[in-house]
Amino acid sequence: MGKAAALKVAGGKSASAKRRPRATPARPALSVRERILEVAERMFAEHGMSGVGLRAITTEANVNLASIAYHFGSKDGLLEELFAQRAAPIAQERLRLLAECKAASAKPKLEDILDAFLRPALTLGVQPQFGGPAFVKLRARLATEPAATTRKILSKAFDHSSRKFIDAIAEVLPQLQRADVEWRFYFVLGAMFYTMADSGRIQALTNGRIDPGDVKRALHHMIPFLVAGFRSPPVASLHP
Amino acid sequence: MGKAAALKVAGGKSASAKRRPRATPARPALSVRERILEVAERMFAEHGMSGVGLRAITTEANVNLASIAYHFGSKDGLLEELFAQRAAPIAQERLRLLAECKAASAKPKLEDILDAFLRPALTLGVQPQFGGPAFVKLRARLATEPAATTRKILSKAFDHSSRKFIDAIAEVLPQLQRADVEWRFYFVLGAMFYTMADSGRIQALTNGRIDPGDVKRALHHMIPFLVAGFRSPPVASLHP
DNA sequence: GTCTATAGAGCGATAGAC
DNA sequence: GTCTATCGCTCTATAGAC
Repeated sequence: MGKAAALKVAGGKSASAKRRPRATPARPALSVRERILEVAERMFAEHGMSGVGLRAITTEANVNLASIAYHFGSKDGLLEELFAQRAAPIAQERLRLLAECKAASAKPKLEDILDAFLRPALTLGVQPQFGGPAFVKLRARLATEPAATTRKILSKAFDHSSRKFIDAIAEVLPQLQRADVEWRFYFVLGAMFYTMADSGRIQALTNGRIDPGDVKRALHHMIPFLVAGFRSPPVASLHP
Repeated sequence: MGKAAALKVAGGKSASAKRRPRATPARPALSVRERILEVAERMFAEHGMSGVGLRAITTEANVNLASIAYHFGSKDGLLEELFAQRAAPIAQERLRLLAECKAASAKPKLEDILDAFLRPALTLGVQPQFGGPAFVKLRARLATEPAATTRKILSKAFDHSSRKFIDAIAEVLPQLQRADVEWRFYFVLGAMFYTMADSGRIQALTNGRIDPGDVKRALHHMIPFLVAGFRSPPVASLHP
């Protein structure tokens, strides 16, 4: 369990060992490492961390069972690596868009701030050809896990940027107390994660009319809803 | 390590072998069945369905491994039983409160409708002395699981009452198209489940100032937020 | 109804040949 | 770097004694 997490992080023979993608840029002949990451992402998302074994992953990825230990040290190491690779771009893009908001106006619009927060989370995983959308779902799954290890991974990946967003929202809504902003931000997270989880509940309730997997439409409805919530009058504080 | 942890703790020989509860009504000497349900609820909530084995449950409950098969048939049977027992009262209480709203006024207030929906989910599990709060968390965990079996269980337990609430909300917000109501109801579910999951994220982000486990305060903030979201202008429909 | 014992498979991790 | 083989353990489910 506690063993070394990273034995050898950057595989890659030498820098330029095979450079012949030709006319098929879609399948660049994934390395063992990449194949494992891609399959693990999809399977962790679908079945949860404890719902899928290393055997299932390696079989599906057509690699040897031992290669996970070799490349990632352990199952937890694999998850950490996966997160390290996927989460950073999301947090970065969020902060980049937030900076753009602030550059455009001294007092940015709340909808733009929320868009900057939500869009990268819901769309950034989707562009890679395969395995991408799975990360969205995986995050949502981990978001409801009480396990301390996953909490730490999430904290490390997203705390910094999320705090910046709370600050930014508090700045454009000076009439709200900090606690009000924080509670309301919490509801943003709830709507976001539930959309990301794509649990099938709302399809069941609406005979398939609502599809949270339709990201464009989801944001289109979500942002005005949340903005209105944020703009509602401050809630009188409840004495304990 | 592997040896039997519990050889014989709760015998229970014949039906009335020891009837002296005296001044401790809190522990009514649970049956094997009840002990299993109580422990399983807590452990499923904490570690997820696939994160906890029958051995862990039976050891913790001080019952024999085989007794789960005897009483519930299988692990899934145990989950179903657990849900059958806990979910029905929640759905019932929701509908009772909704009926109360409608009885009080021809056009009930939206906040009362949302309160009727949210309060039973967040509070009803809490009153039993032990194991109660765990069901709240368990529901939240299952809500993000893609497994077909858990989806079916959730559907069976909650679809009917949830549809009634969508109808009721649509009735008091006639300016909204059905799809708008449905999307917004979806965000209600998100905020609710995330609060129920008590994932620790918001504590991490706010240095512990916000505690979603404080149900009274959670509803106090959640309902005005959601009401404002629902009351925001209809969203222009997006053509596909 | 409660127990022991076990089947039969899968688990994560690792040693060591190549 | 990739493989086979395996260790030691856990998994769910069941057969059958009491």
